[in-house]
Amino acid sequence: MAHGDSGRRADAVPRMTDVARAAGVSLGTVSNAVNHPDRVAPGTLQRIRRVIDEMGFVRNATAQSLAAGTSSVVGFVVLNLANTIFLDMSSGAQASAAKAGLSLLLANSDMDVVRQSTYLDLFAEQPAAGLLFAPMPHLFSGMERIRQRGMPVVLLNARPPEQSQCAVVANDEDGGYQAARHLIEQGCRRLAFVGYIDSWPPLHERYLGAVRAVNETAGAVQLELIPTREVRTEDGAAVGRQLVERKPERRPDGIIAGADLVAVGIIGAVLGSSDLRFPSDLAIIGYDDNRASWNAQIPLSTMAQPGLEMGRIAADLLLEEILQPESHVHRLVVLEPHLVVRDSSSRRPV
Amino acid sequence: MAHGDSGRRADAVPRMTDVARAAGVSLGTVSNAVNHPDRVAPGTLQRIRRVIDEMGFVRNATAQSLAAGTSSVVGFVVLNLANTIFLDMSSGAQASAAKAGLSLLLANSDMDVVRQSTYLDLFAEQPAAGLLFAPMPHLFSGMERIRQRGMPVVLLNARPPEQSQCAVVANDEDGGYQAARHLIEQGCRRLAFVGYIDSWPPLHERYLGAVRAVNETAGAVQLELIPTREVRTEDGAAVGRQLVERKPERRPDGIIAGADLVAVGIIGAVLGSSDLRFPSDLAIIGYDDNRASWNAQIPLSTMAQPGLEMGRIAADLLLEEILQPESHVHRLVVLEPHLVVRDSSSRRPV
DNA sequence: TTGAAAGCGTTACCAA
DNA sequence: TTGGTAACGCTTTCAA
Repeated sequence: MAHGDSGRRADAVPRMTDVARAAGVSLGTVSNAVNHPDRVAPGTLQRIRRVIDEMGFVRNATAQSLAAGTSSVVGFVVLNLANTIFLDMSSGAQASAAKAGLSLLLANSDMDVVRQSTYLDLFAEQPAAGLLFAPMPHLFSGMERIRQRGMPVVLLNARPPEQSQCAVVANDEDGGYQAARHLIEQGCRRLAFVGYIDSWPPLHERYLGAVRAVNETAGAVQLELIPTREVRTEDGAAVGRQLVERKPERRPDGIIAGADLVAVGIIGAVLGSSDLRFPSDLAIIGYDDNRASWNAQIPLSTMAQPGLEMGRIAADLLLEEILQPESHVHRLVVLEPHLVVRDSSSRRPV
Repeated sequence: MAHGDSGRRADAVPRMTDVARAAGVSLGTVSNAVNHPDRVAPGTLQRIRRVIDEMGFVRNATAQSLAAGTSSVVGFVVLNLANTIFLDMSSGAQASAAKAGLSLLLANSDMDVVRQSTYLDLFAEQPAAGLLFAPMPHLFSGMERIRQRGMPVVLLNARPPEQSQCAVVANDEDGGYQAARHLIEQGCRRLAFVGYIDSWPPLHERYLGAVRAVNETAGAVQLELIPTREVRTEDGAAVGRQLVERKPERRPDGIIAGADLVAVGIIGAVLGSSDLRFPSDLAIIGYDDNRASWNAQIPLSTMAQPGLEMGRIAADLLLEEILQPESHVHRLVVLEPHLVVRDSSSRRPV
């Protein structure tokens, strides 16, 4: 950044000192005028404010954070904004934060471990008032460093490793159960759960819920697990192609996809390479109610999560921890998902 | 969580001074070890680094920004993350920024003037290295204050009021033209453009492009403008209901929707309350290739914008302005949209 | 009610 | 190569 050329830049940015000089008062008084107007005589206040307007003074938040040791920013390190459930969370959080006069800044880790950890490091350095964190469900590394610095962190969509912090999650086990029950009620007898459950707790929970529903049928219904590498459309497409190859009697008649995009992939592959029909030959239900499942060729049934409310509650918990650290008690809030029936699973006219 | 219990919080956060003392060197040397390792003797460096690790020291970015007058954060105040075109822009921008070692933080104004201006104020106070800004197309107020502070701002999806800054836009006029041409080629003769064009330049441009395409037909094709209040699904639904009421000969046979969601609304309303068929009775094309047009009942043709590239280029322009302010020359980059044909407009088998 | 001055945790300069 | 020290722009005591 070249200096040299005369003052037409940063040099021209007025500081509080400049305001003070122009208003003929001291620095401290200007600071008070800005932060504690009640401590300043009405006349002085008015004069200072006029000068501030005239000079276009804007206080430097960096300096103010450093001096006061506070910040008006809340960060949200978020797994994947392309999944609208997370966008909903951010809307809810932003609404709550705004009420408290705080601004929400989003950091999209986009399912990338490196990016997630980079953003965590950023917020560890850049003191914010607090952090919302929707992590890779099995990877929290880096979060502890932030908490050690005294910065409150609330988890979204992941249970905390210990009970030493707040978290908001959806009941995935129950979601899996509901999804399976629904398919069973539609007449499905050979279910398959498609997804990546190994180190992805939410999906694992959903699978366990499906297992429970199937167990309740005392053998009348079977459940198969079809693992995928991740939960993207391509993973679903691969499964779809594989299903088409199977002999009819070995093919599931009801599929619970771990995520909407997986379902979209399955539907696309099956319709593209067979005469099988949804939902008559094969019923399918996704998970998340992701508005990005735009290219579903059949309106997709799904388990919807209350993203907006999750975000709102998480931000409220965070705010409480920021504002009343002594009286704050850590909580785990579990919200219920709900079934959304569309064409892909409904064998009865809706 | 009670406090009371002895220092295990903010008090415990180690500062450079603490590192210096523990390593038996001076403060300045630690700073050098962190920022200019080459200026420090290998042995000393190693010792300092060990101490840093042991103490879990993380440098305070607030203090560092204040002292150095720089920041490693780039902000992106973005119109509407629910429209995936903007999410694509953010991905492109984040990729470019990361290459330069900067972090991208998103502020979603969500089509709200107040929120947009709040976020602009935030970045005016909170000095960032630079700002990307996808504004309400007619509302830049607040941006000047930031630029006056010497902070570079690159506009996305909006032309700058003067040529005094960089911007990246898509060629909306041409997009409108292409969309109209496509419908005309499909055999449409009575076109309608649906959208909010009054103070929304991009949509106005698209409309003008459609006008140009129609004018080229020397009267063979007509174009009607159907204005809406905004460009949401509901606006489209209202138009759809109104179209159904019209006498067939007064009904358009080809619709250019100003945005995908508007098209989705129209399709839903028309299918829901008439026997009209897409695309045979009514062809329709949207704009943006928004992955959130999930509930389209017919795969939607659209004009896709190169969001990722727009974001990447915008960030590159910003970085250039940040890193080489003297040699930097402001530019307006115009990218071309491209036609994506799907079922909603294609009267020939694809 | 106001002013003066001591920080906040770094960076960057100049001497040593 | 290192140490000492003056900024950076603000907040916050403490006196006046």
